[in-house]
Amino acid sequence: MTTTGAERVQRRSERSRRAILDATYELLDEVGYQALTIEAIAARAKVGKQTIYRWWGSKSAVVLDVFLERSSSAVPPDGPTLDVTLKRRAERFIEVFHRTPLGRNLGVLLGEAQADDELRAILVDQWFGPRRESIRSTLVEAQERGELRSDLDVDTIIDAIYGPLWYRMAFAHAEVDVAFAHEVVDAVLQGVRAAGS
Amino acid sequence: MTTTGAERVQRRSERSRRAILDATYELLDEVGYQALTIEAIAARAKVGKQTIYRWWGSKSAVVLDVFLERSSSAVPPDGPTLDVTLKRRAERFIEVFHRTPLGRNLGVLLGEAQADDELRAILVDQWFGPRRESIRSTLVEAQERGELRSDLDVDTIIDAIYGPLWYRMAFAHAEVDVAFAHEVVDAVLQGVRAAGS
Amino acid sequence: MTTTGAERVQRRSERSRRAILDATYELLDEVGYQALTIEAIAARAKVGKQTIYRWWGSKSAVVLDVFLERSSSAVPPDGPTLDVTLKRRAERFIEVFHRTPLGRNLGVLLGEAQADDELRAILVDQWFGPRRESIRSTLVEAQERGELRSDLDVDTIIDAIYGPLWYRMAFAHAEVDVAFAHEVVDAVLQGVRAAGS
Amino acid sequence: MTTTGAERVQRRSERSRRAILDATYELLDEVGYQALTIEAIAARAKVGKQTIYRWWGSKSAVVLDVFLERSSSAVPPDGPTLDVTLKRRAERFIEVFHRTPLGRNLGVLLGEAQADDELRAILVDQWFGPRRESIRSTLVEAQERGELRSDLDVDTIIDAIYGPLWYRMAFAHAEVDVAFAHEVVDAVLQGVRAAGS
DNA sequence: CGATAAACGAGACGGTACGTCACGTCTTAGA
DNA sequence: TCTAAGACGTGACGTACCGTCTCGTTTATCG
Repeated sequence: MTTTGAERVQRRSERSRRAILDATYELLDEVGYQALTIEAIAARAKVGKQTIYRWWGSKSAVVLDVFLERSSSAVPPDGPTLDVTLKRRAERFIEVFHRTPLGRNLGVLLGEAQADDELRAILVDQWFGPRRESIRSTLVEAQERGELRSDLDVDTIIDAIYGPLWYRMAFAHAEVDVAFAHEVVDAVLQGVRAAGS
Repeated sequence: MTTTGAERVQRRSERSRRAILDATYELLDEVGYQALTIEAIAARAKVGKQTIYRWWGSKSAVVLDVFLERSSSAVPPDGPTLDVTLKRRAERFIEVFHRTPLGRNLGVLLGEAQADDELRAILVDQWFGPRRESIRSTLVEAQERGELRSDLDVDTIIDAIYGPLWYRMAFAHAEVDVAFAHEVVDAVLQGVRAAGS
Repeated sequence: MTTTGAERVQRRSERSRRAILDATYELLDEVGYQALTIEAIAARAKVGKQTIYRWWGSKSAVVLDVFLERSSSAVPPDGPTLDVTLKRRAERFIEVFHRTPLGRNLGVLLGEAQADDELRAILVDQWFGPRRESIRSTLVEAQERGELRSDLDVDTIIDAIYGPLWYRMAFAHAEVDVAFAHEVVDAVLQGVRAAGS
Repeated sequence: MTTTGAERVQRRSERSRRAILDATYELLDEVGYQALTIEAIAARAKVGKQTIYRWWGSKSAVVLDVFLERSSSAVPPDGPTLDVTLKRRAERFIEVFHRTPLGRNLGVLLGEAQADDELRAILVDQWFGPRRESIRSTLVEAQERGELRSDLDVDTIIDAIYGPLWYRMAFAHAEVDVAFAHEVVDAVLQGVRAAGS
């Protein structure tokens, strides 16, 4: 068997990668996305700046990696009925947004992404994508069970729930509560439930 | 003491104010919010940096002023029915977001505002506020005419329409189209229309 | 009388200029030309790097300014005879080269200047030039008094004295002594003295 | 212990040594001593940086090696008389200094050496030393033949010729010409020739 | 004829300094 | 008193090289 390719030697240092991501996470929590600097990350991680630029190239790229790595993709357990499941999901969403270091910076990051196509693509595909997928499959199952009208686009249902939540949080950071989430879920389900259910 | 009233010797220069806001608008269009600098605004406006700091104090404050000044608060004419009116409004919203210099930077600005309470307060109160108010009054009138169920919170209806639109635009900048807006409006109206109408 | 031109406001800060030149002088003494950095000068002088780059543009330019400012152009008093005068001058030259912070870095600076035409031009014109001129006038007077042969180029005489001194110092930094200087002066005078003197 | 001598398994690679010295020579010509970097040498020579550091340890050491290897120690043929011989030597010196890649960087290298004792020692001993020795023996022979005064230090004569040349070249890179060299040689010989010759 | 150990190319690494950019504050002369 | 101009101290940017290091991969004796 012949080895294909020249294969690089002295591969990327896992130690440095970890230190950088950890330092970024800490600083994100301490000072927030906007005040975060590559310089500070490098200093905290005891790493040369070049090492960061070698593998990421920008602040947003590092932060994105932290998001992808640290965000729990764990999902609250399904409830007895569809509405309970969806409410739990929505509650978790609000909770993460308000209480975790990453969540608190998610809005800023998405704002940044409005002017950076690459960033937005990754953020949407890798972060929001999988989370959305998980809810979609729940809804599709419900649809297949006949609980939801079969003529509706599942994606639209998701937007109908999370859109209002996100919108409110963006405008009134502190005030979005569980009650509103429940209200939204109920209203949406009201409209999409199959006739007989 | 003889002179009553203010004896300030030189008042704020209107010429400078205009030049600054105009330069900011142009640069916002040309380079976008993130790449915008006070330095560049001052240079373009042929104004001392101090003059900007004296009256505004930060990049976001100037930009906000431009938003408040330049954003047309004109509203599309009401249609024959409520759904047409709402659809026109939603279309206008999407149009502004995608096609105007200010709209294109609105997402970034709101992102910035996530970490700046003062900025968010002004943005929400002065910019989104009036626009929301206009829609609210339309809805309230409809409610009073008996077209909408009277037990519903009008604000929730607004969020139910604009939330999904905003959410989609944030994630898929280029793809949100008029059809989706119509779909959303229809779906929401479906759920909120009074029984007999 | 009308003022011509727009005349800059907020003129160059003398305080900063002084601090930079002083810091450079100290560091030149402490670490030498090669280890000197703009960063260190700025730090020592409590000055922004930009301020240095604004007015000088390179390490060598700052150092040159220090040379021009700090080098005493004082000349040892003339002796009773030409040879004593010239010997005193040569001794002073050696002394400066070996014992002063500037002198110790003069050789390196001239080396640097071999690859930088602008630097060499200034160094030669402003630093070596005046010193050479002073000796030249001494020699010209002697020539006019009939002490030196009138057919000789005075510049060549200067090179004949300082060339060997410099050459030796460049190669054997520590060993050039007063005796060698005397020897050189004597030998040169031997060859250039007018017949009858 | 049975094996006498070194049992190293792989000796220094001649291929690498050559590539490094050649690359250094080329770069010295192209960008000059100051802009030369180990990194660039390694890249041009297709060699690991470590290989350079293993055998030389610094930029100046490599360059020095190039000097020692590439500098022709060929000497112009002796002329019919001492003054012709010396003039030819001086001309060759000027020629090398102005026209060859190494010569053009010799001044900078000697400048560097003013602050680096080891470098200066090697440069003086290995490069200038042999060249000086060659001239010294010419002069000593002349002295033994009775052409030169026997009371003079031959080294001083050498300094008296090459000092002024070097001095002029350092200050006025482009202007030192053959005529000046002749003038200097003539003047020095004038003063050192034995009475009867 | 392997085995084996040093030298090798590649290039990642922690650093230092570079020269630039923009920040927000200041000083100055003129309107 | 406000303004245009722009110098100032500060701090982060992204890049270039430094000298050290860790990898497989030659390569050339020696057991």
